Amino acid sequence: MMQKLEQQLCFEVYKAANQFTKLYAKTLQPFGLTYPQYLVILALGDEDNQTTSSLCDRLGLGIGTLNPVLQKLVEKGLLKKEPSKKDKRASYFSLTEAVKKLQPAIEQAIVEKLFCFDYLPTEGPILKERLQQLNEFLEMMNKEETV
Amino acid sequence: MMQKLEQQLCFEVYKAANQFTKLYAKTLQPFGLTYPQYLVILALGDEDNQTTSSLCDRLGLGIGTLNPVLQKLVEKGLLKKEPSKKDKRASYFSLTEAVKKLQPAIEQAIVEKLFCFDYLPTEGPILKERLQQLNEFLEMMNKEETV
DNA sequence: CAAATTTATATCGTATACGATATAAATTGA
DNA sequence: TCAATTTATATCGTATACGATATAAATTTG
Repeated sequence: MMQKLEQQLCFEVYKAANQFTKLYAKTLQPFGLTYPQYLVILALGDEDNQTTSSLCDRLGLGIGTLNPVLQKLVEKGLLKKEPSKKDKRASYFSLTEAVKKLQPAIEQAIVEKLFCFDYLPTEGPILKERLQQLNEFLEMMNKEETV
Repeated sequence: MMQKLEQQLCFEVYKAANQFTKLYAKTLQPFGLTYPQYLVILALGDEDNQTTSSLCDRLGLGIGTLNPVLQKLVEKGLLKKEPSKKDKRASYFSLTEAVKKLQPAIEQAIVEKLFCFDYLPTEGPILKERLQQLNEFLEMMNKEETV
């Protein structure tokens, strides 16, 4: 027998991801940002001046996905792209002053929209830890095939 | 201060969804199916003969997303589309014999790939319940704006 | 050191995913 | 009843997301 849809973990993850993207899209829209674009900014906020491949690793995305996102952010003047001097193939991305000025307002919008309710601050951390374990498992599974 | 990327629940959900999609893509590829296409088949497995809007509700997707998926499944001969007699606007979708014959093999492939390890059978159900709660919260948040 | 391999980025084709808009059919209401 | 609204589906434009392929630069190897 086929497993029922409701019984499947992957389906709950799938729905949650779509819902989160929608919610963030609404919140970030006044800033002209999408959720993946915002993730890039967060990643560079943690550690500025990263290469494309470093950002791919960090966000768990392929270069075919991330490259257009990075290009768009550069066009918008939110990222600066500089060729590496040591490695002529590589480029480094860093946050511009424009986006640094924007960050507090973005954070406030997200806190107001998402974290003003009890649910996420209470349940979020527990769920997050379990999802981290799940992600370790899934990453392992996705690498498995290469062997 | 901007929240660190690792601290964010939404980011873990985002990564998990991408990883799951990749894993299912590999598993379903021999059957010529993508993950969303498989979800449609699962939804109709639970209850056959549903309208487009019913499937949209069930999968949490908009019609702009689901319509092309349904069209492709019909083209492949896996779904049958029939106009409703009572409502000239509506269409009903049901599984063809072709896909019903395929289902056991699909299920076996997924079990072999994903559920042969301890992790998902053990941790899956706990995580799933918490994600269901999260999804209720997120759906509420996404509806909120209409008010 | 030169050939073979690997690495870093770029591009392409396919498939979602979303919101906005369009259209026809059904329903509601004055 | 018949205009106004709602509902069901369809289509369009934008933005991911993936794997495959391409290319140039760096690294490894024989």
